[in-house]
Amino acid sequence: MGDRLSEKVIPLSFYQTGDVVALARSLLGKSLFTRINGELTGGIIIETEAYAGAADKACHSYKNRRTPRNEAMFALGGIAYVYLCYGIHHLLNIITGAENEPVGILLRAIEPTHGIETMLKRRGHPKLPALASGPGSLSQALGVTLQHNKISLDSPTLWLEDGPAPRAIRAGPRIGVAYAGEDALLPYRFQSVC
DNA sequence: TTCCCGATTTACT
DNA sequence: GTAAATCGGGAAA
Repeated sequence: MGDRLSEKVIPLSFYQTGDVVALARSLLGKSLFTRINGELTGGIIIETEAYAGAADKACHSYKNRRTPRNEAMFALGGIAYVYLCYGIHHLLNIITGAENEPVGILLRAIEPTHGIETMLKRRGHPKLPALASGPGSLSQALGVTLQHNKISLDSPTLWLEDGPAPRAIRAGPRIGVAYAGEDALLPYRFQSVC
């Protein structure tokens, strides 16, 4: 069947107002889907990190630095920002905020719910707990690559659907941003608590 | 053009 | 716990 439940797709307006840290929190419990080559995959978002733009030393757009890579960050909220990290991993971000407000949310982990066989295949059949936990493996499981950079978040290929907020949320410092000095300590990482 | 290094993962010692 | 994989971006020259 058409597994996409259109009435639950999050409208682009959701991403375009409010502050990025609050939005990163509120993405927990919502679902992320891709349909690539007819294969539906998706799961519930359980870990996010906010990247707060010009004032955030950990952010690619710190000091409004604008380059071909991070161009997507400067667009109006509601598109994906995908980039290559360590030459190996594709990292998927949700761009939020107004045009020229370069903020976004790194999706770090989902709890797989749809297309698990496809995700296992893409990942080379890892042990289940590692199927889509970690931003690199999440993108690999969902089939997200650089070609999805700037794609709309309500497209037939990649979209989010509403879902219930988690029972509890844990906040803490972001991962892998030690270079950001004091900004590395900001509690911009959010995880659903089991 | 050169050089350094990264919003990571995985496989080892 | 440590290190290799792997390559484009960004700063410096």
